[in-house]
Amino acid sequence: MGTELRLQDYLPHRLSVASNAVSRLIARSYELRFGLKIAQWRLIAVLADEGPLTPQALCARTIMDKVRVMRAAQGLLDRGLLSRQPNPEDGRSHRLALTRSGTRLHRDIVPWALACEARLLQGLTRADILRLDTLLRRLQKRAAGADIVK
Amino acid sequence: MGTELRLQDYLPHRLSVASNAVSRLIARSYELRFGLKIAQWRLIAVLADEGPLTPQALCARTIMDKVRVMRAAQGLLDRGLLSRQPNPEDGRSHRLALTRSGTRLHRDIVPWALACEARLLQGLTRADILRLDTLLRRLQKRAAGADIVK
DNA sequence: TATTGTTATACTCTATAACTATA
DNA sequence: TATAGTTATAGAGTATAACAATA
Repeated sequence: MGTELRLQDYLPHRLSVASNAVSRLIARSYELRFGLKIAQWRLIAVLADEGPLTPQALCARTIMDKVRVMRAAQGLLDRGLLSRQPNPEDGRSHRLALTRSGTRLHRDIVPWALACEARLLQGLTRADILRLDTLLRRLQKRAAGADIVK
Repeated sequence: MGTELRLQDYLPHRLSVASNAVSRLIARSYELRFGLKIAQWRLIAVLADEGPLTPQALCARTIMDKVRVMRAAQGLLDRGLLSRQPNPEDGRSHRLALTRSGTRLHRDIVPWALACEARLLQGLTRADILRLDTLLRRLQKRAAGADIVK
């Protein structure tokens, strides 16, 4: 029976601590340089990549719930970075789209975001990075899998 | 100039999403089975491993700030899982220690916590797990390194 | 004056539920 | 009735500041 457990070696703790350190760094930088919250950046990144989407689709793409997507979108709408487009197929819904200034902002952010990621990953081999990505996806999938532990 | 960026391939996002999925699963389980918050579990784990510590030492060990440690400790004190010991060396300070029931609770949690971790890591090789741990530590260190990106 | 513990405050993230308007 | 969007509320995590007691 392994009854030893050191917190600093416990994976859920490691993951949380690492994620928090990275998120904090990123969040501060986004705030300072672009006046954006991470949730807002997520919307911009997805919309720039995929074009106009409904709030619901944005929830799925960004892995955020409706409330958080709404709040993030509202801030961007207020700043004129997003606009609403009516959805002819369903009167209940609409699509959110980047405005010109939203697109411009996205273009400003991307190089910086990539450089930021590169610095975090500096010193790692291509193989390491791929492995990390794979392992994180796997953890996410298993955790989202639900009733692993009850 | 790489101007492509897919959110789902962006490391800070991957890390955040994976961490959140794991944390949510763990948090629910701790709550259901032991009535503990993650922050409280961290205190218990560290105190069981290292013996009585000051709140300040607990901040360092758990990577949580004073406020969070205080809130977590208060809940455990209220439930009689922790007790305060005066610190003869410094009248300003005191040490927090597990009570008998705190120690008992810890003994109940550990096997479950290890099983939980094992299920999350199921299917991964020993080498994968070590690699993941190393990579997470590295990310944490680089992110905590501070002014990587301003 | 600096530090330890403590309390207060606030904002973000996360979660839930309820409400509206369409379907 | 069901769904999409919206609003309200609340708990937990995170951060900052201020205060009291002690060093």
